[in-house]
Amino acid sequence: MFRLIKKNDKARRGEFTTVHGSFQTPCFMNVGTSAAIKGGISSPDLKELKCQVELCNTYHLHLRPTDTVIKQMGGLHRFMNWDRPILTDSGGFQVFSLAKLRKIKEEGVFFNSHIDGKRIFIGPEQSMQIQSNLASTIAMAFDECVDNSVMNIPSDCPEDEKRRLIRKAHEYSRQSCERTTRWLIRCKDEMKRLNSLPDTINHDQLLFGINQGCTFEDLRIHHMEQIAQLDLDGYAVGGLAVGEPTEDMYRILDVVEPHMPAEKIRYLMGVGTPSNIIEAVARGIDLFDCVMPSRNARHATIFTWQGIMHITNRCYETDPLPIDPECSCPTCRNFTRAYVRHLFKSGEQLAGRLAVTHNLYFYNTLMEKIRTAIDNDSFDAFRKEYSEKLAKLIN
RNA sequence: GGGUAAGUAUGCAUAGCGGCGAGUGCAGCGGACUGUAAAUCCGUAACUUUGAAACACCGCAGGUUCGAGUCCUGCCUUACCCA
Repeated sequence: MFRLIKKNDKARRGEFTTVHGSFQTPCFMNVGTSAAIKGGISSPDLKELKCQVELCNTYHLHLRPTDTVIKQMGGLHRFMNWDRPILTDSGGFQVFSLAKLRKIKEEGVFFNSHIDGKRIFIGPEQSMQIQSNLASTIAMAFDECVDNSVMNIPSDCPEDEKRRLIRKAHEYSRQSCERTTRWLIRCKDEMKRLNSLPDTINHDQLLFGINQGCTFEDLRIHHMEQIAQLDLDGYAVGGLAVGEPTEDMYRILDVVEPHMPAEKIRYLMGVGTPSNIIEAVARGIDLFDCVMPSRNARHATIFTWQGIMHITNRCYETDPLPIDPECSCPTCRNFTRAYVRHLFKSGEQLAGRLAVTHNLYFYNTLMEKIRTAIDNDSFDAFRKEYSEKLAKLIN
C-alpha cells in the first residue's frame, strides 16, 4: 500500500509496501522484459545497482517460456531469483507496438506471435491469468495504447480537413478509452477471482489501472475520473512518450494529475529520459519504467551527470577518465572511457554489460537523488540544476 | 627467363561478363533510440555547390564498337607456380 511521506509542491515522496517488501518513491523500475535485463545483468547484479523493482512482460513470457512453465517453477521471483517487487506489464503495449500483427475486438486482441507467427488471443481475463501464473507483485490492467500518430496531421492540410481528422482521431480515442475501461472492470473481477483460488502463488497480487485518451485533455480527464472510482492499488498514465511532442506529454500530465487519487501511487508508463523523469516528478508522478537506460547503453549511449555521451566517439580513444568521474558504479570504479570505447569498437559483449551497468546505476541514483532532494525540501533547486543539463549531448 | 591469376570510389574485401551517370559488405566518422520483435537502425564517404544539378582517368596506353569496367593488343604492378 502507498504511504505519502511528504511533498515539495506537487513532487511526492512516498513508500509502497507489498508482500515482496517495500520500495521508496519516486522510483524507476528496471526493465527485464523476458525475465532478464538485456545486456547480461543478473538479479544479484541488479541489487548492486540499487534497483528496487524489476519489470517483466506478460506477452513475451507467455510466448516463451510460457507462464505455465514459470508457474511450475514457482513463479517469477523464484524463476529469476529476485525477491524484491516485480511489476508485470499486461501486454497492452504490445497491442500497440506489434500493430501489424494484431486485430482488436471487444473480447480482446488477436495477435500473430512475433516468434513463430502462431495465432494467439489475449484479452483482460487471459492477461490476468498469465500474470497470476507469473505471480508478479503488481499486475497491470490490459489496456489499449492509442497510437498518437493519429495526431500527426500535415501542416499544409486545409483547415476543414484538419478539423475533420482531429474529430476522427478524437472519436477513435474515445471509443478506445471506453473499451479500456470495460476491460479494466473485467481485469479487476478476474484478478479478485484468481487471487482467491487455492493454487494461486501470490494471493495478494495488486492491480494498477491505466489512463488513456491520446493527447485529448477532455478524454484523459473523463477516463481518469472513471477509473479512479474503481479503487485500484495504483494508477498509471499510459499512451504517452509514443511519438507526441514532449510538451504534449507534460500538458497531459498537468491536466490529469488533479484527477488522480492523491492517496494512491502514480505510474507514468514507459518514461523516459532523465529530464522527462524529473519533469514528471515535478508533476506528481511516483513511478517510472523505460527501456532507455539499457537499450541506449547497448547502443553505446551513456547517461552521465554532465549530460549524454556517445562513448564510441573518437574523442574518447585515449581518455583515461572513468565514464563519469562523479559515478561510483562498478563500471566507473574499474574502467576507463578508452577501454569501454575499445570494447564497443571491437564488438565485445562486455561493452554492453559495462554500459548497461552504468546506465541503470545512473537511473537508480537519479531517483535516489530526487528522493533526497524532496526529503530536504530542495527538489525545485535540483530540478533547476539538472532538468536541462542531463538532456544535453556532450562531446 | 617461362607460366597462371588479379588490379573497380577514402582503407580493406568484393559485384559486374557490351548500355554503368559502377552495386554491396566490413572498417572509419556522426546520429537516433521513451510500458524492448532493437548488442539495432539511419546517415556519411573526390571536388563545386545547396538542392536542381554536376561529377568518378574502373592499373596505363592503344584498338574493335553507335556504345568498353566488361572484348582485343601491348605495357606496368602484385600474388602464386615452374626453372
